[in-house]
Amino acid sequence: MKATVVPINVVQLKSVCSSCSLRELCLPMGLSPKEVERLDQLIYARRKVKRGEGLYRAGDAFSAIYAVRTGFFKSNVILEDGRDQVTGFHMPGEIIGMDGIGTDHHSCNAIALEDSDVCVIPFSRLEEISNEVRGLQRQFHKVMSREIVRDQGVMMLLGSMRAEERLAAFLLNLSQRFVIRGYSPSEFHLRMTREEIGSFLGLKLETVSRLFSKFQEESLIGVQQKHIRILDTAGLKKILGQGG
Amino acid sequence: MKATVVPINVVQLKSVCSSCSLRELCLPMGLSPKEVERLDQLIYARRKVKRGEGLYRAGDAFSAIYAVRTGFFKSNVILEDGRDQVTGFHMPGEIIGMDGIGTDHHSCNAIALEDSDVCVIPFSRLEEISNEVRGLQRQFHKVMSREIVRDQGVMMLLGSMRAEERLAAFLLNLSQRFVIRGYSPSEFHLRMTREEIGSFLGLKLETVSRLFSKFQEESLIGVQQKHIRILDTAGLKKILGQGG
DNA sequence: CGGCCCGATTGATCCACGTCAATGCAAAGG
DNA sequence: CCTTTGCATTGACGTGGATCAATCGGGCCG
Repeated sequence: MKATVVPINVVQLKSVCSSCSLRELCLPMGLSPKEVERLDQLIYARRKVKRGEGLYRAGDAFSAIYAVRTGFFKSNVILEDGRDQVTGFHMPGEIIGMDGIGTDHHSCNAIALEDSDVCVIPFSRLEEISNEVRGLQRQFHKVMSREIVRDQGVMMLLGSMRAEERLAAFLLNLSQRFVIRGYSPSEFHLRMTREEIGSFLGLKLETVSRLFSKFQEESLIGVQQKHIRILDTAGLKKILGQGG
Repeated sequence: MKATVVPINVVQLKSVCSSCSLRELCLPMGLSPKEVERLDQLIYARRKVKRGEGLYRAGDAFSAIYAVRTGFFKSNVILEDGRDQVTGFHMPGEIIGMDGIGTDHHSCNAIALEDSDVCVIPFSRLEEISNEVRGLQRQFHKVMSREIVRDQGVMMLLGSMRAEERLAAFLLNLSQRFVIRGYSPSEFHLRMTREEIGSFLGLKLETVSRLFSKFQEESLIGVQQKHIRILDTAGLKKILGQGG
């Protein structure tokens, strides 16, 4: 037990949950230091995914869920006739892949929108360890439940909001998620295309583009390609709740 | 330990999972008889909900999930401005209330569309027992995951299908769920109004009504108020995948 | 540095669905 | 029995967002 620390160990140390900068957003959220140590035993594999590649695809056998460490993902479902629905965008600290638990096969694709890096969480080991670590069990259930609630929000958006409201809600949601991660809430880079935003929001890419221009004219935001500045949060919030 | 069985006990016996006719659709799905016996210890309370009443409301403290025994529920979310989005319809054997786990408060309303009856599943006891009964833990995770996958399907529907396709998908989905429960797949009674169908599908009630009439003219279905007969399943399936 | 290519923008037109409004119809209750 | 009440149906008309099409612009590679 000598305190010999070679560089490679430092790297390994930095990659466990207990020393991960995302631990308060991710699966370990709210766990005691002891509990997080148990998680460290579970999560040892990383996986890099290059921009445009899939972390998993619909139909793949399910074996693990994933925590996004760095990068950005979209998930989507593709129908036989080629129609493609983006069902979510995922940033560091978020857990993806839970769609596979029910049938042992993934039901959607998870595709990296930039070079990314995930922690692989082998699912059967997660179930084992969560039997011993009550906090972990509870936390995992919360993560799944929040995904269900998020989906309800998207249904609300798609089912009863006008195009303007959808985009405003989308921007405010991104902004909020960025600020939690320590990035600017008012200035960020969109990783997805107009078409992907449109697919997620149930709109065509031209409509998305026109709305960005409109919001810019109204000085609600500044847009330059994928670079967004939010100039008037209150104004965007006011758009929500106008219409239906 | 005398084998004295008084009527009241018979009633109690019939209401545990191990003798419930829904056990192969519900939480006990796939569990061994021994495992189901453990579930029996967990689920003892029933609750009746009259038509129009809420089982729970958005904001209510979360303490249990529920298995629908008899009747029919909708769940919905209501925005401050009064807009109301129906997020699902629930029939016997389905589990509801999982939206509350993440925040300890329910995020949507669950409202009975006819006089109904649910099994109350105290959530912290479910977590305890699922530590001992591995099959139960796994099954509960599957139930949550399937809810996530169902929600993805609704997003697909709302985000990229035309009105006709949405209604066809809705009818086919109901039909499928009825047949699993031993009812006719081709003839059933809608428990919800045109407005509720419209809210779920992201359409106005007039559009729903017109589409019912159109499908009837095309001999795909027979409609008489809330009574539906499906005359041409293949025809309805063909409507799916036309459009976008 | 110059050309290419993919995505974004913008305009003109169309149409699916929403809106507004009248009428129908069945179940409930006096 | 007739009235009431709450859906459901149907029609006429309006519009938000889709579609089709042209142009623009930035990043990348030779």
